[in-house]
Amino acid sequence: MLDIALIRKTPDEIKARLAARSGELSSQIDAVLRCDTQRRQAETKLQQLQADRNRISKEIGAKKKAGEDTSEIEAQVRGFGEDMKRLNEETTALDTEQRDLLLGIPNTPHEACPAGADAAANPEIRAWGAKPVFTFQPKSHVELGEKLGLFDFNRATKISAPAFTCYTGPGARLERALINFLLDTHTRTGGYTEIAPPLLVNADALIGTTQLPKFADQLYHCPEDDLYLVPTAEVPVTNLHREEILKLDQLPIKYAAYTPCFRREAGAAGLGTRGLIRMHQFDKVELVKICHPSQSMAELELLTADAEKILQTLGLHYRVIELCTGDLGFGSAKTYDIEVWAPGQGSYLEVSSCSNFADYQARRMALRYKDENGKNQFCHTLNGSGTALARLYVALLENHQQPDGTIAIPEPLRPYFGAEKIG
RNA sequence: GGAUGGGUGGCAGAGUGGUCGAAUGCGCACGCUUGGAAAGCGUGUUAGGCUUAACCGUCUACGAGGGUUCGAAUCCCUCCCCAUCCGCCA
Repeated sequence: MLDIALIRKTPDEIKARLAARSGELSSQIDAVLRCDTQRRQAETKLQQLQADRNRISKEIGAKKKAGEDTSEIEAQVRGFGEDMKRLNEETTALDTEQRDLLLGIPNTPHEACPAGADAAANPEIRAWGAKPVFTFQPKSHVELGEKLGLFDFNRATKISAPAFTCYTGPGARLERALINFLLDTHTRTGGYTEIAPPLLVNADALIGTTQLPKFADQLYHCPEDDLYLVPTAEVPVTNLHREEILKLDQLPIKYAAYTPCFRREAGAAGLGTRGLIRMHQFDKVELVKICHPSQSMAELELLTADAEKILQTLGLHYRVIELCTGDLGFGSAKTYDIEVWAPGQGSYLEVSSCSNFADYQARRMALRYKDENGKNQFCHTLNGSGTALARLYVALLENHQQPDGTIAIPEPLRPYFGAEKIG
């Protein structure tokens, strides 16, 4: 969340920066400011009363010890109780209200973020490789996969629900090979520490990484235990250090985690389309960084490069676009999306989204470090997919399909898959 | 799920109604000492809020919430978590 002290100090500047996002946010800033003023008034009154009570109570203790009569002075302070209780409730309520308001206000985009209204305004930053040229009409991954027995949508629906799939035989092995390839690459050459986190998390974790309270309808919830299925490893992994005060020499922290991801995708376009591109469950290897504020912009570039390296190694043409202010995610200050070419679709697929959240998430989860002067400061957090598996799988099948209907496995993946081709 | 014992500062661990944000030890930081280090000595070392340019001051927090009281780490209630044992189980 945003810093209330900063909002108080420079409300117009905050409003101006938020105005670049979609949606009307300046009235929310006004609301939080009103609440803040009331809260502080109530708090000051309460504290005055508490200070008086403490002073008198101390006096009573001293007098009793001296054997003096205290009944009169006790009667005097007895009346404090009711006022204090009322003011305490008022303060607590205003405090909660202020926090709720702050949780609903998105992050301010970074100054370097390109201005724009929506996805159409996202600039392309760079591209790697080129669209492959086929001597035949490239097939969709759905057709390729069903012919080769790589996955089974019908049976997955039978045992679960639409928009789930079941990988089978060599298809399951390919998925596993990709997971291992991604994790090995990031941990061996990227310097990331591997994490295998819980797949069910509590609400506090989801608040920390901004999935709650605003996006509850996208989450699978187990009400019996009040736990949620992870929509991304970002949630458990970033929250690993929630409410901690890290030492300077611990930074930067770099984690890589493989998890399945569960998303309800309520209202999402393309859910009804057969295929691996949008599903309720998919695998992903996520990269998470916790770093010093001065380093986060540089770390974002490195993070994006780490994700790109995967596509390069697999010989997949992609482009990097930067999200403009109007298309930026709720908590992000700056985001790069990586889109891989999928010839069977005739379009690019988003396989990675790399974001710098600055101190926005850290503030929500009280994630701090002790600076050079011994003062506690909020860390900066980042994350990026490295990469999403299902769409990478699509790209792999569609880009490396052969005229005879087989799939060539790229060289670096062969030790993991155990063969040179599928089919 | 059942039983028992516990949750206090970075860690260990005192404290069972008042001067306790909290003894002591360890750790850590700085200083003295030293050729240098160790030892020794000294000083400091939780977090959040309000107020402030800052210092100061003040409030809150001893797992969480509520209650009793002029006053709660300390007494009462509820909940959560941890440990061990039993049951169940990959």
